[in-house]
Amino acid sequence: MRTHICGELRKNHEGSNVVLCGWVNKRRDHGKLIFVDLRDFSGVIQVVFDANLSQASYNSAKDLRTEYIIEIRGEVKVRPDETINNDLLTGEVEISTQEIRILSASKTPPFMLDDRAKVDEMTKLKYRYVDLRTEEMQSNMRLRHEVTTVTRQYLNSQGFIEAETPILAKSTPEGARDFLVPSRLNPGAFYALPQSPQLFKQILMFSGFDRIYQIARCFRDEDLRADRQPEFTQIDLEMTFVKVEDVVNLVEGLIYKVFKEVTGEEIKIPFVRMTWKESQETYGSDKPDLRFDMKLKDVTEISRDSKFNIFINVLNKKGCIKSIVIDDYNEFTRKDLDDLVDMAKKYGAGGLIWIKVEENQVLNSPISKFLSPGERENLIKFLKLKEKNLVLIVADEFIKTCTTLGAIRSYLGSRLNLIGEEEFKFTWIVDFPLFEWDEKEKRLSPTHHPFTRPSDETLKYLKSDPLKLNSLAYDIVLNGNELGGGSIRINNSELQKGIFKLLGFDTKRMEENFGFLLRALEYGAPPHGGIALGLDRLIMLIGRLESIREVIAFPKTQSAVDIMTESPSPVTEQQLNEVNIRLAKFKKETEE
RNA sequence: GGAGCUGUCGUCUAGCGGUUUAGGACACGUGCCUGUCACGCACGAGGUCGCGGGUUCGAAUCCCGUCAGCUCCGCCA
Repeated sequence: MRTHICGELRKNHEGSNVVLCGWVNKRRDHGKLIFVDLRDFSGVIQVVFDANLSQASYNSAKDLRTEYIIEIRGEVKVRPDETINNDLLTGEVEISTQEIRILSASKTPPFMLDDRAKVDEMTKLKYRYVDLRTEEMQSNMRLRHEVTTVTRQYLNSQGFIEAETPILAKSTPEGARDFLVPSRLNPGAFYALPQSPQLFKQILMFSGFDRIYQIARCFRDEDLRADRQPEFTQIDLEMTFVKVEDVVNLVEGLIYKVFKEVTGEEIKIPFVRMTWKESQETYGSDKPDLRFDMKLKDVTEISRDSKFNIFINVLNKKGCIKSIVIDDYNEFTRKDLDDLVDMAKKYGAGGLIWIKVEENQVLNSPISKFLSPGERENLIKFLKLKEKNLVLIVADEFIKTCTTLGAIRSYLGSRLNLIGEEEFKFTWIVDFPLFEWDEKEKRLSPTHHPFTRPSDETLKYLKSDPLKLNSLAYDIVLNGNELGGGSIRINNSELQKGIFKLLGFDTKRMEENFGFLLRALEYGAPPHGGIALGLDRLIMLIGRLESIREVIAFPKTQSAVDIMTESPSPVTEQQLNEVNIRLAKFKKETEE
């Protein structure tokens, strides 16, 4: 249909007769002369309709409106010097139009494409086809394509093959809530959409495919966040005969390549690496934002002799006391401090203590009267306190103290503008505990997943003290975001059974849920490991965007609704019958 | 399951108990305009202030409920 695309035309096309197709970005009517900015995926070019040149096309141009789709035939002309538009890549030329055809009319769009940033999220999602025309979304989608392209190129070059695995998969316990799909041919039975292709990847390793990857769509029926959608995409890969080091190196190579090719930036590799324990101790998080410092300082030891009840209780329970120091307490009103205390409670800690360092090293705090002179001196010396400093202290059990202060640290990071927005700070977190204690369910739960191999050094605690087991798992963290995680997997049936047992599976349930895996492990399973990277998050971070909705063509709202298609939606009685489902009366209906 | 923020012409917003007949900007419609590119000028149309209830002489404005969007906690092997 067309001979050129809008964005490509330059001075050297002068005199060419071209046919262009695109959207009317803007029409400027000057009476006998009409300018139209014609837009396609490649850019914008000015098209001129001159009544003296072609009365017919000029007349048609009168009817043009924003977002009409047209085809024009005309000649590329170099613009007179004084009318060159330097804001436009095609600004040195314009098309003198001889013929025009309206290919598709358009209603007035629900919002103007050039002020997308201000438009309400709901409006944009309802008219996503309009939103996707904006420069921002066009560029986000292109960015996404570039990242996946480089990923494929890189992994292909490293001996990987791309393999697909079922979307209609088996529901497995553990982990996120499954999306279920009823089976018509097997009444009463359900498939589950995969939370990740994890077990299929592993079994492909058992099958002798040395390295496989997949740009994998994953489904988890959990609540949404700015960086969490019910369906999302992972760069999911698995390799045989590897150690942690091998996977880490490979991923560093991949990330390096992606940044180099996509943004031109040379990311520093290898990435910083720290253990899970270290990360909790110093940043109060398993996904620390290393773009700013503000480390957590442990004051448990110097508080040993404290007379302060809360401290005494925590110390008796083998908890810990940690602090962060802020330069200037004048940044915080009394209300701000109260809010910080509330925040600490929200994150599960008993509370938060603040101490202001006033003139002559006088410590002003709600707990001043409980602090002995010795304690004060210790704090000042140990935390190297200076006048105007503000100390925040949390005392509770280890993990609560860490995560609470960690959350406050990351809040302060943005609140006090400590974050260098331009930076990309990667880190690996390693040596995760294999299990966590689930207080609600009163049982062990896997920190990573139940197929993760315990480290050789801690394997001896398997029977005696499973909470002491460390895993061969690793997370990759970028600017405080969990970008991905992986592990070396168990390749031994007995060990796998042992882990399931610790997780509370009896033989029967083990067989029902994971029989296929245990059997597969008995027919020769090589050592293997892999990782999954959150593709949407990676692209969001590269694009410096606030939400993964910005890098997904058709995302869902926080209540998991696609506003454009109005999905999910009810289905007919017949459809339900065919899959042997009868709806229970749900709350909303019964209340009416 | 919970907390917070938001909801006013198509869009972005002003108004936060009484000269409000709800104002503006952009968009939109009509007309004029031969060098604009955030075109300009003139005129015009467009809103049951998310929805329901209450308080009040009087509610966009205050209160309660509800719905929706967003952010967060829980949840996310």
